[in-house]
Amino acid sequence: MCCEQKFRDMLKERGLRLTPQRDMVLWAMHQLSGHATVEEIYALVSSKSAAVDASTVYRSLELLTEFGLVSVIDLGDGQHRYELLSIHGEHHHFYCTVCGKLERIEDSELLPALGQFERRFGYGIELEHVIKGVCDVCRAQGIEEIA
Amino acid sequence: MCCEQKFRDMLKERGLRLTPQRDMVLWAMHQLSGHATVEEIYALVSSKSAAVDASTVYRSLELLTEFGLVSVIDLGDGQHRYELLSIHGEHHHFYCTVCGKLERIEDSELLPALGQFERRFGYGIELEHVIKGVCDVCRAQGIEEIA
DNA sequence: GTTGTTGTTGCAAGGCCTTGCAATAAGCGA
DNA sequence: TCGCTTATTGCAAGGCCTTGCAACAACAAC
Repeated sequence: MCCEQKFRDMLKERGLRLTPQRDMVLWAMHQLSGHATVEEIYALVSSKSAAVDASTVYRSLELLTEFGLVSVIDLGDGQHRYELLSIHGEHHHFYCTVCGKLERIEDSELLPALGQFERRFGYGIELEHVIKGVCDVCRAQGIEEIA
Repeated sequence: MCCEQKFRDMLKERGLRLTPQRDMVLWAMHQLSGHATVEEIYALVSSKSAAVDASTVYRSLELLTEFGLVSVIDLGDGQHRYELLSIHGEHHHFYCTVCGKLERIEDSELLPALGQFERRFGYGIELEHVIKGVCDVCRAQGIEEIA
């Protein structure tokens, strides 16, 4: 897979090393496609090699995030979720804070609207990977309730 | 001040109680105008009354946040900052991730652009209290560097 | 003012994540 | 392949915040 090579290259570029532990974290993220918690990643890595420390998993995830290979998702429930970006393409998520629906938004859909916003707002903004709000269904219901 | 009364009313409305501890946290937030960390709030409350527990401060801040009287600011440095909203009016902040500049954005400036974005995006979104991005100065320098 | 109900507090324990450090091992050059 | 440099790991300790629980106290009713 391409992200392994990308990871290797980025490590080398910065004088860092590819260790079996780092490799395993990346492997685990592939297995747990979707949004994996640290707990899940740690459990999977541990099941493959008992001697990997939790702190190493945290450090590896931090590195992967810094490299832009992984994004952190915080739905506000105190559980951080990690998502492998490379196999999913460029995207964001929309999370409805009323019904809890989590929807994938392709960047190709999002960026034109965002560009327009930035031009009017005056700054280049970095949206969170998960954009929170109220979906149209819930909003319609909310309006009915008020009316 | 109006937020004390608002706090009282919201507590009463929900069958909750105004305790000296809660009162002191709100008082401390007034003293520490701007963006106060839990540490600062706890220190100030403690200096006034030694016997207030840290967990109570956390619980009070959670309540104030839930009531919308206080907002949490996370600049990504692992330090949560708390800001009293009522004395500052409706606003957001813009935080430049390159130079660290934190700028206040009045909602009256922000909302028209946001409304336009929402119409095009299709959902009602809730921006974080602090919007992150790159300011025009840093962006201009960045463009120079690339060119 | 007194009493009763029940929301709130302080304490201590626990969870989750980070950090300092000595031992280990990746990866480069010879 | 071997040795060296230094990034990385595992461990243990620590920090920060949350949580369960029994004692306490706010406040409503009388």
